[in-house]
Amino acid sequence: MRTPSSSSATSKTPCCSKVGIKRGPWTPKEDEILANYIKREEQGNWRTLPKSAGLDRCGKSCRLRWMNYLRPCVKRGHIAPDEKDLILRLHRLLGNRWALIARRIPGRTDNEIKNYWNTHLSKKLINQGIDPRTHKPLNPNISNSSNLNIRSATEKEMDFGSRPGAIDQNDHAKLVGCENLVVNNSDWNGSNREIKMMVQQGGQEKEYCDKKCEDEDIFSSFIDLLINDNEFFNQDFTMLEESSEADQPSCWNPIMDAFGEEQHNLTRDHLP
DNA sequence: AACGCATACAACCGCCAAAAT
DNA sequence: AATTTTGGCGGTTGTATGCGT
Repeated sequence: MRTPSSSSATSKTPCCSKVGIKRGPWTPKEDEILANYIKREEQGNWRTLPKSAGLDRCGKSCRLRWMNYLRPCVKRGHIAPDEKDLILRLHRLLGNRWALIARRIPGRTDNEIKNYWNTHLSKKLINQGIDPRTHKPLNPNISNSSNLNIRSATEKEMDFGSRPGAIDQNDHAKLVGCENLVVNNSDWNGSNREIKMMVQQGGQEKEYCDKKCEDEDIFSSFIDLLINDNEFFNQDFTMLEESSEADQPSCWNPIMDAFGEEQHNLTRDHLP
């Protein structure tokens, strides 16, 4: 909704160097031209698309309009209660990774979820005395986990299977904590997804893994496991914002190795 | 009816990683 | 290998709309 004149405050070069290019709200006619062009010619190169399609817009604007509004799979409209619940759970797990959250909610875009969070859910949490960023009580006297490294006491039993990479080649271990679910802010969509889990085995608690998860499917399975577990969400676990390589013992077994071999094991069936 | 404030959301921005050259 | 281009992200903002006075 910005007008060309409203962006003059910035000293940096705008994304579209072409002066006088149209900005602001899209008209139905422009929508029609863009949608028809993409239907006809496929998406192609966003930079050259406007000219080919006959639109006086920059490629970035076209891409945004298509992704957030025109794509046939975009649902839009009222956010259902189950979607709201899912957004809350995912945000607690993933933080402001809107694109990552959106991928797990069919038909919703990152922009829509971000807007919904900022206008509805964030305020709702504040009214409930919960910090929307950390999902912890705003009043520090109530919170018992001011230490970012505090570990949860969840008592989940998971079948890690007897396979290379699984702890001590035993079949069962209790998931007693999960932290570092989000570690590397700069490369979340790249190969630096990292998960640290605490397990209990034979009366002893130990770190099970703290490794990169380079496989999207494996990581997705792990997220599914957590977001579908009400008990897990009802207790106090903490995500770390940062973690340095130096903090990570190199000998930890990558849980992803185990998950990678038997992803089908990652279901609620394996929770008590 | 007119005004001002609050809210919702579409669209913009800069930044950065990946891909292309 | 270095540089440029492109696509995608999260944060932010401007404007339309709703609501209360």
